[in-house]
Amino acid sequence: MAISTSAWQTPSQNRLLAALPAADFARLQPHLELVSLPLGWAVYEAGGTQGYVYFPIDSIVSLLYVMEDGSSAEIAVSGNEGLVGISLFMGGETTPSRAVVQSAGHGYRLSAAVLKREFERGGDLQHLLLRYTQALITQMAQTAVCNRHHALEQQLCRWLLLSLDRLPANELVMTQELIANMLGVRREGVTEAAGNLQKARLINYSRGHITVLDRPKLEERVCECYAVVKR
Amino acid sequence: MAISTSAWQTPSQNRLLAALPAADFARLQPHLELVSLPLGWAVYEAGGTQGYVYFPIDSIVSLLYVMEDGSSAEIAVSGNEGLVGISLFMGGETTPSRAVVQSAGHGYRLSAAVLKREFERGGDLQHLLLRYTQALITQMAQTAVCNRHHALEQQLCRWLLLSLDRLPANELVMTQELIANMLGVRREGVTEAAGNLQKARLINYSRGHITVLDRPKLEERVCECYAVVKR
DNA sequence: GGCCGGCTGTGCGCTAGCGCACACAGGGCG
DNA sequence: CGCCCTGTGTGCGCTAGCGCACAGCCGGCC
Repeated sequence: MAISTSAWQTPSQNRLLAALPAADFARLQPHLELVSLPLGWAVYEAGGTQGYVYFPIDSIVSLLYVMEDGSSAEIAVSGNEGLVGISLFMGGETTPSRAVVQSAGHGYRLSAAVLKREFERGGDLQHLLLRYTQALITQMAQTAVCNRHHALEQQLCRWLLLSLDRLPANELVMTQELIANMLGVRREGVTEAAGNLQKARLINYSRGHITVLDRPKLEERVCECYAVVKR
Repeated sequence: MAISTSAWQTPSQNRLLAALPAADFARLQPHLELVSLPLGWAVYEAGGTQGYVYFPIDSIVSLLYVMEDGSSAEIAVSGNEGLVGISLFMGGETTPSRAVVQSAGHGYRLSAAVLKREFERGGDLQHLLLRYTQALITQMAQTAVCNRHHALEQQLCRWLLLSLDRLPANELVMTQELIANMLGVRREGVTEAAGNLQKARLINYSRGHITVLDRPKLEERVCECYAVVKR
């Protein structure tokens, strides 16, 4: 999975890494490995142990919660603003959720041991990680309430916008089936909601490729949850 | 709000405090103040700053998320197994959620400054708090998925059991209206679900007082979410 | 003791979303 | 070129939960 570094991908494309003081970053850098994160790859499974944390740079990773009967729901998303694998420094050996690459791209990985060691030093790295965790918690809470109270179409808008924020382009590769999994709803429901958005010329949908045509209008339809998470 | 200490209430009734090594606890103890937590009191409001964290001993505190239109949902619960106010050491100055006393009782409070200072030392206190936070995250995720996929009656069972676990008795004081707020559903929905449980002789409901009659049967009806959170 | 206010039960009609089944379409691959 | 497989559109009937309205009912307070 590890690939050679190249000029156009640097750790500083991850905003969490970029926010580190130079000294902290310098200690980390020798251990950062650029890896490719292919679509659909499970960064980690529920209940499994993790050897690495991942700092996405141009990819998106979904934290999914899968139930016994197979039904699932996304509880949070990470992109280049954060990292995947918080449970490593939070102290639980395992996580109850699953992390799946939602949009292919790259990221830097760091071995669990190094991260733990640095985290234990306290200081800025620790503060940043904790602050990010706090943001993740907010996102989860918002998702929970959104699930409960908002219509599918609004949730779809939120989801599209959140994904878009983490990508350079205004196109994303994602089937309706998968979106349905993320949102924890029926695929047909997504078809219908997406159909409405398409009729209204807000998006264009074609066999797994979504292009956002009119982002401002999309933002009009979204629920408050989006703004809060974005904050 | 501060009241005098008495023989039958000690900090060790909070399991988080009890789990601290003697030395850590000794440093904290002079700053712990026993306070009474009256039903319905908002420990903190969304967006507000907190001067204290609270370690419940015989009370329950709900973390609620309230939306612009007033609709709300409980995202997690704390009892004597944890503390209220994690955002204090997580680094966000404010929290997006609201914390409300769901079952009256007592707790120990600790000033923000002291907690932060101790947290920064690293060590066992920090580890414990982070581990608890991780557990809270799990709880939130489970709640989110449960909201999405499970029937109201199952959620009610889960909620009752989670509350019961945190109380000494098998009775709780809580109107259906409030439960509806917590679960983010209609009050009538709760009336109906509770009515079913009452017909089946699992609980007894009377004007804000719920008595659990048959806990094993209740556990049969609950969804998997309960077991996972309890873990 | 009687009034009043908060809590609970019930009964509508309504809608979003579910589960299922199937029709269609595009595109890759033999 | 045609087949097949994956992704998308659509059309049912069904149910849980919503919103609203109103009827009892207990318990406290004047």
